[in-house]
Amino acid sequence: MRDCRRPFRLVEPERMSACDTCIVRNRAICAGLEHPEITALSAMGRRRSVSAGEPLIWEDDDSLLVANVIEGVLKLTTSTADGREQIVGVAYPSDFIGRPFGQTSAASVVALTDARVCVFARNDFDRFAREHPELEHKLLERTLAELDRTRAWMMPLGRKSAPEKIATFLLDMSERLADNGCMAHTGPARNFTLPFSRQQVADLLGLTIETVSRQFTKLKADGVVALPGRRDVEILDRSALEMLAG
Amino acid sequence: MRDCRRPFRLVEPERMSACDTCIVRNRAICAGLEHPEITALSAMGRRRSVSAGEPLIWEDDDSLLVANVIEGVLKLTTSTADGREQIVGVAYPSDFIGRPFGQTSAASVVALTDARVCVFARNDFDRFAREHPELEHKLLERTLAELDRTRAWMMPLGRKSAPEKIATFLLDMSERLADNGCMAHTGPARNFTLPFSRQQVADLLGLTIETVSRQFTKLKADGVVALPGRRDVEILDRSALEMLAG
DNA sequence: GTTCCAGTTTGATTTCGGTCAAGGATCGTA
DNA sequence: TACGATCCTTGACCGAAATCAAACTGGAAC
Repeated sequence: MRDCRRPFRLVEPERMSACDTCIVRNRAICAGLEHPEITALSAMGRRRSVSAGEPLIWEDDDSLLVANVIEGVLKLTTSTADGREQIVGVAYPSDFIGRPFGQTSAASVVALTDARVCVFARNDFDRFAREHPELEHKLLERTLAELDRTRAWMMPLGRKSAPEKIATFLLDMSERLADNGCMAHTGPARNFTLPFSRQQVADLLGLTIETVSRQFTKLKADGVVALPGRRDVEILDRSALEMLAG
Repeated sequence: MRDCRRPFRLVEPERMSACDTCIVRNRAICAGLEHPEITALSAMGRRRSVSAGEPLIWEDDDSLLVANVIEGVLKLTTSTADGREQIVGVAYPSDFIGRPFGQTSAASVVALTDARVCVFARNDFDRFAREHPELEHKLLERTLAELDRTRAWMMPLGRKSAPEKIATFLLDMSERLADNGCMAHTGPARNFTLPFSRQQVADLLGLTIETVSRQFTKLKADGVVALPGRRDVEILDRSALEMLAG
């Protein structure tokens, strides 16, 4: 992840905060906030590390905290009583997680990789957001984009076959895992490392781990992708993948 | 749909607008706006009727308009090139539709029943919203709730069996089609009329029309529901339905 | 009433993806 | 480098839902 802070600016020492050196400072919802607002927000929040597999928010629990993702990848999931799981969202650096303005969280949030987040007590954040329309606007834009993305994902889930799901997933990953720093778009990645285990890919696509494995093997056998490591993907024939995605 | 306007208030005749008699005035995002804001908003919008089956917004088209639903039910859908369809959302009276702050619409919007909507040019609406934080806040709350609802629907789509999907669907309909006027909650409806054909239920659940039909027939045979008309449902054994929903 | 027709139901058959079971690869740790 | 645990792959088989096909139903128009 490329660092893309604004050019360094001198600030009075007592106003120096973690935000000034935050690597997602210009991409997260706090972008655009200036002193003294950023100082006030910074005072409310604290940084936290979450190791891979560790939960941050529990489904149906009281919504007590919200956060910005600084580093790492987290999954949002819902589960049934008998243990079936569906991944309903994935949060990358600069993404916002948690449920502001609501009593309960509809999904669990669990780190997929070691992650760092910038957490806020939800009621503090709610109050601050209501007093800062620019922040609320950023949050609205982000929420609308996430809603679009979530709806777009319902098509593969409900209507696509296993091969189509896998191809759609790989193309999606190739775009989201492209270097999304501050430089000009570099286009979709040809090589990338999935933040998911096979089981997690299955939970994202509504398949079983065996079916996911078989589809990966098939793509490799057909020369569409190379799989140099358990989680590494190299796209050898993008147009074939696009055809398969339907 | 019960009328639930605020108590009648005298206003100067020249300020009288359609909003003053709007049946969703207190539930849509315009709730809370007072004169002269409501007058300004009203001047930007116009009412439109959409008959059942008629489209209002096309997928991937430029996002030119947004709207409040006044009356009727509309579906939001995405389609593949080969004609498969997935319903990704359903809009009821007082719901907001369209994609503000974005260039293109991610889903088509088509009326399921005859409907009336209050439409705005998107760029007019965007400008007005940015100048009225209270309106943006309402839109944010609504978008967050819709995101929760959409994510919750991914579990049935990806992980549930056909009988579970149908049971989940009927329970959901029973709640959303309950009298949602201004009176105290009356609880889920026991009798209701679906705004969907069998094919549309299939498009919502990621099933085929035949499977939907068979599942309905089974529920009737088992005495869980009665089906007095093509689209009419009476829930005879709610706890059985809840068991089946998983 | 009769006809027409879209929408729905029912039946027969197929197939895709799930389930069950076993074996293999990879990684962290000692 | 050996061990163990976890994750992944592969195979055999099964079953739920899709597909293909045909018959039925209930309004709308005449």
